Amino acid sequence: MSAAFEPLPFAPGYRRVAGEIAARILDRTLKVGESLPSELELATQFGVNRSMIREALRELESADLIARRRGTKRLVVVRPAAAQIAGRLRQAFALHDVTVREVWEMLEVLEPPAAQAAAAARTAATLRRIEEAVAAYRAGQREARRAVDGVGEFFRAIAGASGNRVLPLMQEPLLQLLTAALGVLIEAAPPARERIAVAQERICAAIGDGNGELARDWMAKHVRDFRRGFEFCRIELNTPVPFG
Amino acid sequence: MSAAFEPLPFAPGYRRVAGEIAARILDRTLKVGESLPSELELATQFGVNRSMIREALRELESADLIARRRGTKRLVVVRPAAAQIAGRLRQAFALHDVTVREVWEMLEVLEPPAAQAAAAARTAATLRRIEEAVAAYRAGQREARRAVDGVGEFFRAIAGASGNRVLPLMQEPLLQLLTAALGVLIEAAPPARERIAVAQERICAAIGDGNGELARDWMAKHVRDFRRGFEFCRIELNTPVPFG
DNA sequence: ATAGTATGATTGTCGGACAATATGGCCATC
DNA sequence: GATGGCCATATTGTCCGACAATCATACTAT
Repeated sequence: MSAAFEPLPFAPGYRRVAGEIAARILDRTLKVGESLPSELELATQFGVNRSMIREALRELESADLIARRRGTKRLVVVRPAAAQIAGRLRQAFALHDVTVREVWEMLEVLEPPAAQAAAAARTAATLRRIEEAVAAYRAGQREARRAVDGVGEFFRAIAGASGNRVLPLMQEPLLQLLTAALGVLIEAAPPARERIAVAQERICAAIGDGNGELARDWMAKHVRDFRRGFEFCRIELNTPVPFG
Repeated sequence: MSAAFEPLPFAPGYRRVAGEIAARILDRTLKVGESLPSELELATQFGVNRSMIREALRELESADLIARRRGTKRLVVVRPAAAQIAGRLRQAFALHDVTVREVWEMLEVLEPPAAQAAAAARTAATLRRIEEAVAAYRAGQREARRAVDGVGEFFRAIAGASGNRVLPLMQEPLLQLLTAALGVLIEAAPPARERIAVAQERICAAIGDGNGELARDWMAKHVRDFRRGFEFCRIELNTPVPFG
């Protein structure tokens, strides 16, 4: 073992302050929904200048550990939701030049087990959400924009019904990244819309019956079908995903 | 449609500045590795005070879009790596009281297809990394700490070999979260160590042969085996994941 | 070529200041 | 009692100026 010296760990004040506050949030000393003390009070408590506190708060804000309620002044502790996490991941994917194909492959991996789990863990409420998503898709099918949103909501409803709270968090960035490609597909291939509707209905029915295998298989087919649609529309899957 | 008014979108200066810079990074005007202008220069360019620039920089730093090279002063543009993303996600999972079981279920979903993809997309370099990981695990098997690290590196090598750059990013937080539980398992059930070694070797061999189905099946068995280990050791899977 | 030194640039931290706005209490009106 | 107007105060957003510590660089001496 080479005994190369590690660089001395030193963090500037704003980082240490942010770390302290973050630790209090993570260990639940500061509960979600509570509001933080004012900047001035924090400054006196930590014995530092207000500027430093403000820099620390910006870090925490960007980490989605604190946020401002709309139109209010004080910062409150929040827990990062799927949408926020997704935004961060989307940025990372974009900077890594991840391609549409790679994102799609992940969905091919995630969605069938998600549907299966949803069939097993379904409740009246989650099932209704799925049914509503399916109905909403049918209703908005005509308009490309609404159709794309409907597809997203369908997948979200499935993930939400799976009973696994990690799944929605991991799925969300993928969905966000695909909306652009999906929009092109749905715009260019009208027959796809009907196929999507049918597949959604089958999956929904299978989940309603608690038939996990069937739901999984239909979902696998559904996702594969999307990919064929991409190829049919000559959507180049190897292009980097957009960062919009 | 109810026509409830949206709140007027207004962002304080530091947020707008951060947004501007982030946009420049995402559209590659500022390339990865480049260093940002000094705070003073940014302040004059944006026509605002240095304090505001600093707050914006803290946001970007926390978003892992910029970072300081170790021991240096200037901030450079970086692209968030798996480890950074993982930390953020770990925080989120912890705050959502995600359980070990949920994390483990996600690995059960992700890993078998990952192994299959690795068998299909393997290269000399990626295969070597897997082989080295397997060898390192065997070598360090005795010591619980090194064994846990070895398991993590094995999974990372697989994901890296899959040719899908999304996979490592999604897998990393799961691995980080499981190290605690894995440590307990490996400490408590010595025979598990040998089983892990054997499974790793089988999977590695299957990937080396380009046999995707075999790799997938062995990986599925491997992951399931972990879960049995958890149950055998009476590790309560429904406890929230730690936030270490 | 390497080590030391001087110089300038940049960051980390501080203090104070002020305008704009949210908060909360008080009062009048219905 | 609920509602809306009004005011004092607290808090945030933004600015300015300052200074020590540290990094980058050029220059010098060995």
